[in-house]
Amino acid sequence: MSSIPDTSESEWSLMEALWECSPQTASELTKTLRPTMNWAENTVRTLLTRLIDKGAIKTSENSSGTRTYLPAVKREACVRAKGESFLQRIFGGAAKPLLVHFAQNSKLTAEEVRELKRILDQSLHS
Amino acid sequence: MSSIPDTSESEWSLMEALWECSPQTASELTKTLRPTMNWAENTVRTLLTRLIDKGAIKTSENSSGTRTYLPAVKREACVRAKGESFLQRIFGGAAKPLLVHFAQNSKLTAEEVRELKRILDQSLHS
DNA sequence: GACAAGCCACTACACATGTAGTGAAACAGC
DNA sequence: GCTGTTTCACTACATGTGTAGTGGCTTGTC
Repeated sequence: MSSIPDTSESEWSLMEALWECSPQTASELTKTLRPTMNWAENTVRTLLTRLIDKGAIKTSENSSGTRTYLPAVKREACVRAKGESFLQRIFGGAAKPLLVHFAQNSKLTAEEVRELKRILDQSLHS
Repeated sequence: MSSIPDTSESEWSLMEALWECSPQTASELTKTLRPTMNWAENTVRTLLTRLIDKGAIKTSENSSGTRTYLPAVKREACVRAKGESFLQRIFGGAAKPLLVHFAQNSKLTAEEVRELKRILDQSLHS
């Protein structure tokens, strides 16, 4: 029952890059992230090592001997974990106030509102 | 334009206690939090000092010379900041996917769904 | 086969956070 | 007025995070 590893903010950026496209090598990831993070390659390597220690990613040697990295946990599961943690910390675990908060603090289009109402209805029947 | 200070998890617990009831002295807070956190009083004092440095709370001497603490920022503003940060980090700033996520991952009562739909409608007219 | 270039494991170091301990100052009782 | 209790400022110290630097091993090239 692989519990979801807790990732820091920088680590999350790496995870996003890997969920977006994997496997990637360390230098590929460095290039992928350069526009947003501008990290030195060693920074990327350090974060990769930490993510491996946490069990968030795995590696495999590719044919040429260099290592590639790929997620060990699904993005959806991690998002759920982060969401659950946020829900607990800030809203004491109560989903409705959270939903009210974001509904009120976001400018939604009429189309989005329609779809959200549909999803709310569905949530009652599942 | 007081920007909202960034508070750690432990610090947030203290803030909650103060939003709930303030002003409180350090030893009152220690007692208030004992059931949930079981911190030594010095731990509470350290966190209070850090919160003051961050501008999240203020103090005032009460008549007897001991100090009392109270929030310097409104809970609602802090919740908004935390929410905004979460929204950016995990959902790339898109409110609809966030709302979809929590709508689907929470068990809501029919009553709650009704109210949420009402709020969604209102959000279009404000 | 020595050298440059890439890959990697280790190490480094500052700041944040969780969680206190120590020791001085002030006051309360006897 | 000495002593125990409360309050506080300072200091401490481990772990996590952000952000690299160093130096060894491998491999492709003259």
